[in-house]
Amino acid sequence: MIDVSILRKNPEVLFESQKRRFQDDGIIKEAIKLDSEWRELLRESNNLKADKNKLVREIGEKIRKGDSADSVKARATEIDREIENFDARLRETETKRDDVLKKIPNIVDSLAPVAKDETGNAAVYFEGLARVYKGDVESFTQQSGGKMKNEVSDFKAKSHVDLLVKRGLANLESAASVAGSRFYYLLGDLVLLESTLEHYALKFLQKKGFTLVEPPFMLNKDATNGATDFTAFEDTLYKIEGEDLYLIATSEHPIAAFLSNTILEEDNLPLLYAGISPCFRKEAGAHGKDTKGIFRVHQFNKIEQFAFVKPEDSKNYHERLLENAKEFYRALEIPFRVVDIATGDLGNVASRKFDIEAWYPAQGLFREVVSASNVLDYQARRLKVRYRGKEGNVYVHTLNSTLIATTRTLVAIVENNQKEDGSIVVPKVLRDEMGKEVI
RNA sequence: GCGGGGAUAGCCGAGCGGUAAGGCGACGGCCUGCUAAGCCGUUUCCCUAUGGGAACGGGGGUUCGAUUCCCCCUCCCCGCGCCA
Repeated sequence: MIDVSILRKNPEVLFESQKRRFQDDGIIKEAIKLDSEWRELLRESNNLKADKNKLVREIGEKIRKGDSADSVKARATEIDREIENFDARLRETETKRDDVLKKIPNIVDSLAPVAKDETGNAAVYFEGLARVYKGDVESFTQQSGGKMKNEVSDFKAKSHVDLLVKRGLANLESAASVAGSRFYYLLGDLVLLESTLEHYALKFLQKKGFTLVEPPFMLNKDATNGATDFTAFEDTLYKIEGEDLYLIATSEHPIAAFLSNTILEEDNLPLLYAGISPCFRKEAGAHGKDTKGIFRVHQFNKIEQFAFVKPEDSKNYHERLLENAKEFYRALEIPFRVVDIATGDLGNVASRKFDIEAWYPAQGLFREVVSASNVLDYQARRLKVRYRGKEGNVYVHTLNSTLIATTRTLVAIVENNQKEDGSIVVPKVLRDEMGKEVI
C-alpha cells in the first residue's frame, strides 16, 4: 500500500508513476476524492464526539453532587444518534477508500526501464560460458546482444522432459494420473541432487548472515492479504476447504507476515531471512506454456532471500540480494544474464525488479530462475512493520529474491550439464556433499 | 476435543462502572572534564493538529459513561483426552 500522505501532498508522484507503468490514473483520482470525503466526515464525527465527551463529564459531576442529570442525558442520547449516522457513512467511505488505496501500485523506481511490457526488459549483465547448439547461434547472439562468451556445439541437448523420463529420474505420467498435469514424481539421484542443492543453498545464505527459516506452509486470509494483494493473487492460491487457510505460493508471504504489527529497534536492522518451503501455485492462465516437464509446475521447493531494512538501505540491499544470487549461479557454473524489468512488467508490488535468467541450451532460451524485487515500504505499510527511529516510528523497506526454485535450477543443471550419453555432470560445488560426480 | 486460567503501551505490570497507576528499556534535554547517577520531557494510531478523536486480544451488547458487567470469536498457559 502506498502512503496516503503522498496522495494528499504529492499526488503528481503517483500520476507520474502510473504513466510510467502505462496504467490508467483513474484509480488515483478516485482515491483522492474518497480520501477528502473521508476526512470531511471524520472531522464532523470527531467534533460531535468532543461535544458528547463534554456532556458525559458534566453528567458525572452532577451525579457526584447529587443533582439531576436527566436533561443532559437526553442531549447526550441525541448526539449519539448523530454520531451513529456520521460513523456509518465514515466507515463506508473508509472501506471504499482503502479498497482503492490498496490497489494503487507501488511507485516505480526512476531508473527502471520505461516500456509497456516485457519486450522492454533490458538485459544488463551476462556471465558464464554458454554451450550453444549450432542451430541456435543466431538466436543466442540476439538474446545475448553478442556480449556473452559461448562455445558452439554439434550436440543438441535433450529436453529435460525426455531425458529425465528416459533416465528414470522422473515420472510425469503417473503424477498426471494421480494429481493432474504440472505435477511430478522425482526419482533416485535427482532427489538427492535437489536435496544437496537445497543444503548447499541454505549453508550459502547462512554464511552470508541470513537467519534460516522454515515458515508455515499455509496462511490465513488476513496474513496473505497483508503480504500481497489478495484479490490479485487469489487465482494462483490453493484454498483448504472448510478452513480459512491457503497454501503458500512462496515463503516470501509467511516471512513478510512474520513481523507484522511489530515495532523493531533500529539496532536490529537489517533483518535477513532465508526461507525454505514448498510453493503451491495454480498457474491459472498458463495454458499452453511449458505444459510438459517440471519447468512450470503447481508445486516446487524454493529457497528465498528476504530482507527488512531501513529505507535508506534498500537500494543497497537490492543490489546485495542480486549479487548473492549471481554468486550462487556462478558457483554452479550455470550461464546466465541479468534483466532489468521494464515498468510495464513490474507487477503492482515491486518498485524495481531484476531477474536472473539462466541459459537453457535444449530450449535455446534464457529463462527466469531468480526474481529480485525492491518493494520499498509498500508491503511493510500493509503489515505494519516499523522501527523506532529518532523522529518516530518508520516503516521499514522489504526486499525479496529467489535463490533457487529447485525445479527450475534442476532443469538448468540437467540441460547445461548433460553429456551426449545422457549422463548429467554434478556441479563441482555439490560433489562432496552429494557423493557423486555424475548421475 | 473437554475442563480451568489468561491477553492492558517496545517489555513488565496495576486498575475490576466515573474516563489508562507504576517500573524497565529507548530517544531528546538539563546537569557534568567524560561516563554513571540524578532531574525534566517524549515514547499506539488518526485528523485541517497550542486542539480534538480513537485505542486495554477481536467483534457485538447493557449504560449518560465499559479496561471493569454480559454474549460470541481468536490466540496463549496449565491439566486431561487423542495422535504422530
